[in-house]
Amino acid sequence: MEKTVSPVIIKRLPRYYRVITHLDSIGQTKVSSTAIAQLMDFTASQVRQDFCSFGAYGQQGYGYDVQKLKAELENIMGLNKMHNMIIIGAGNIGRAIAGYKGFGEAFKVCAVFDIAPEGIDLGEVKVMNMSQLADYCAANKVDIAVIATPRTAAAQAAQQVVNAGVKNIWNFAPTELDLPGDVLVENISMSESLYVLSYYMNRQEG
Amino acid sequence: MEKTVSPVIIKRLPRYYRVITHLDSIGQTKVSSTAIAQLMDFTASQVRQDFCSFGAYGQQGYGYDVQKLKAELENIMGLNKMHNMIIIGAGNIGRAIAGYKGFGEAFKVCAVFDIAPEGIDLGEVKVMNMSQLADYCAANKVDIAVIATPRTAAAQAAQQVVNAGVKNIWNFAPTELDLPGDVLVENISMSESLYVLSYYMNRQEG
DNA sequence: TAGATTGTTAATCGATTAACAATC
DNA sequence: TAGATTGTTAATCGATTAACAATC
Repeated sequence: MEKTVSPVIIKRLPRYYRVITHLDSIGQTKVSSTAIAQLMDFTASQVRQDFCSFGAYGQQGYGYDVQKLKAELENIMGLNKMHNMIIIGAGNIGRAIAGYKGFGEAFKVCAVFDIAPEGIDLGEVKVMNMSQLADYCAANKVDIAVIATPRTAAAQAAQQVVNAGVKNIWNFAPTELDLPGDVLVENISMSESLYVLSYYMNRQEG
Repeated sequence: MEKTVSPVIIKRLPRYYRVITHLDSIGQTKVSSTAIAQLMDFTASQVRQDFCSFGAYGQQGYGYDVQKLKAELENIMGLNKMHNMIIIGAGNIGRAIAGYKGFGEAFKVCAVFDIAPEGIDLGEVKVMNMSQLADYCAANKVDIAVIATPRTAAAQAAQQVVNAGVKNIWNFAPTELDLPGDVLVENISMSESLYVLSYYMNRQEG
């Protein structure tokens, strides 16, 4: 029924959400597309187009109700549902994600897996051996697996996770994962981001 | 002299580089735009357009020389120059970046700063108090400052870093930094990436 | 009601793809 | 030379912006 929304719009949703959450936190109750646009360096047109592609939450002559818009964005992105996450790899990055507080209420790190979990203590979060992965996933609802292994181990880790029945992967390893079409993969590449910065630094000088 | 290249092309450069580096590592010496396109899910046309926007490194009738292309990409992104980095914030994320091995030879973490550095040992990398930041930057060449503080401390940290003369910022804090126009900022937002994944998960079910 | 601001269509702009002449 | 494949122009497609009627 719903038409597919372009990926470029989807990538903007978290930024809208951040702005709206901020407005809500300072007690603002209404906001216009023009005001949102100013805060985000967009045009007001684009803001209205974007919201319209999901079915328009504003009121002509008034603007957008901040709380309603916030709730709608949460609903669109599924931030009103709990997502159980497991992390594969208890190295620096795995630990950083396990300890990160900024994801909000909708995401919970339930367990971390490593090939050598002995002696690693992450406080509240249990650290288990990779050999226990399948059993754990069978016994617990796992919505998202985070790949936080070294590059060389990522493909195999992803395969194990998929075999264990997890359908959504958040990949921090700098490699393209080749997985079945029904598995969702979202990549986050630190190197790519750094290289983009490096490009612009270099451009300035040249 | 050089015309500005669109940001969407710049974002693709690190991915080209990854593919070319891989081809080089397996000993391949030439590659066609068609082959690159296949590896990256692009069209051959786009590959040629992208390279052409920097000034075309191929040879008609032959293709692209892998080593030459790799060298050109390194040159474009500045990966053949050493970049000294400092990290602000010695929490989980700061430590993860300090310990990350995947950036390549062109980037070196020289120091980490924190408001409470006592007792934090990051091996080779020195951890210093924020009060030493200005002096350190005056005495050492610092190319990039990484903001790895909590969200609430990010704006101030960025300001201090800019005051100390650093012109390039890699920001891991989930907040927009408002800085002078001559400061380059590259944001990397974990939450935004996670929320995009969450959106698509949610879409499937609905 | 009058003013404001959305929702949405139409116009513009930019990015991607197709095509093919140039040339190795 | 003949075949292959680029470099680059032209055509298409999609995303952004402008405009304005609808309406709160």
